[in-house]
Amino acid sequence: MARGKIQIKKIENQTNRQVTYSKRRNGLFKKANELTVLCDAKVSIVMISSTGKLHEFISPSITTKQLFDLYQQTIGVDIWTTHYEKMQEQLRKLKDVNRNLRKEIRQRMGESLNDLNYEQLEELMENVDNSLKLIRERKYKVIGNQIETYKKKDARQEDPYGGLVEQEGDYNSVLGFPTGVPHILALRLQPNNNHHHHLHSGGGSDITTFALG
Amino acid sequence: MARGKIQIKKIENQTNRQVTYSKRRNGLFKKANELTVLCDAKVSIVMISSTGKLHEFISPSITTKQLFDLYQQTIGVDIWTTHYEKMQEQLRKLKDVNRNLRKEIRQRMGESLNDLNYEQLEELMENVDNSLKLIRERKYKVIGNQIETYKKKDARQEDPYGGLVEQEGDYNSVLGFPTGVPHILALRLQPNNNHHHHLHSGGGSDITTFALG
DNA sequence: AACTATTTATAAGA
DNA sequence: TTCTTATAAATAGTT
Repeated sequence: MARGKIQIKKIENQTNRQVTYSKRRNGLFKKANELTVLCDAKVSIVMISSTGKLHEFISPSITTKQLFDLYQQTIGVDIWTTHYEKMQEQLRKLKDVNRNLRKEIRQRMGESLNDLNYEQLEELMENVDNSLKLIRERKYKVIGNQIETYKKKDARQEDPYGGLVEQEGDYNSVLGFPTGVPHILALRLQPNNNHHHHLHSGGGSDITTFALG
Repeated sequence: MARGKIQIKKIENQTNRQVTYSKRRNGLFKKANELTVLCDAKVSIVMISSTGKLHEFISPSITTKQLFDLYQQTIGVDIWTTHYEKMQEQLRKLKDVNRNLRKEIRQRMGESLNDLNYEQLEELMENVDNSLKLIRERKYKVIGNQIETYKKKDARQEDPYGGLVEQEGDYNSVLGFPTGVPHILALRLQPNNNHHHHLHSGGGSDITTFALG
């Protein structure tokens, strides 16, 4: 637009292209800002250069996320909200299920029995009684095996809880048991091995530059 | 920029503002398109006018969603991704807890005892035995009350399970017990009194909802 | 980064 | 709205 008209087609010279990108980007952002002020509008510009750098302009009165939300609200394009809400629903359901499971356990432990009528109590009792027999059987079998083992090698019984007890705190906090957390719960724990960490970026300008990973 | 310089400040005359918005929007989009072609860049512009109308420009080589995804990938870590991943972590934990609770129940029922050694089995046995006593006590108390009730009014015992059994199928699917689901499980269900029907996401999920009392 | 000859955008009027 | 046009602004090529 000066010193000669140009054709609107890709600038093949890499350096030239970079320079033009920089100049015109500034021009575009300036125009966007003027539009914002003059017309009381909200504008978001996101651009990615051919070298992969990301630049953005956003009107001072709004955040990019807010404008994205508005965008999908208006256009109806599903960007992330649906997925997000599905996850929330899933979380809610899992919490419900866990609550029921905890109640089940409490009742099997002889707590929270107020909701059960006589027949239900009788059935629960029979069930628990039967369970007790199964566990006793198993115990006898294990003690039998253990005796065999003692005969074979020098048996050591240092930590029968397999180091799992140390995570009891975590588990209980997740469970949110009010009081008297039964010791037995600690036995079921699986160790948590995978941890994730993420980068954080800062910034406060209306126009920002980020490099793409 | 013609027929007189203007101050960059909000145009108070509504009509004038609209006209300027329209003109400058076209100008901005034209510039954006030129930038796209000349510099091989990807550009997204989303604008909302003071009257609430939304307009967008997007480079031909990309969709708005794709560019938004790129944006959040690069910048939105703080805005969105962190929260999202926290939820995923939370979901994972809840599923773990869920699994542990189910195992707890199965062990209390005399199943899946292979992981327990003698001492653990003994502790479990004592615990279940103690629970059994508590349940028996409660049962006696309830039958006592029931007899009292019989004396007062004509007692009817139509459905001792309070209509709860019919939900067994749902509950079992939640628990995901492999075989021989004990009848007792159905007893823990509370009838769904509050008809706040939540949206249900499609089937196939390993999670099912039921309302708690 | 500056400069500047030109092109382009556009404010105001029709 | 759209067209016109005088003028402000943007910018391509150069330094």
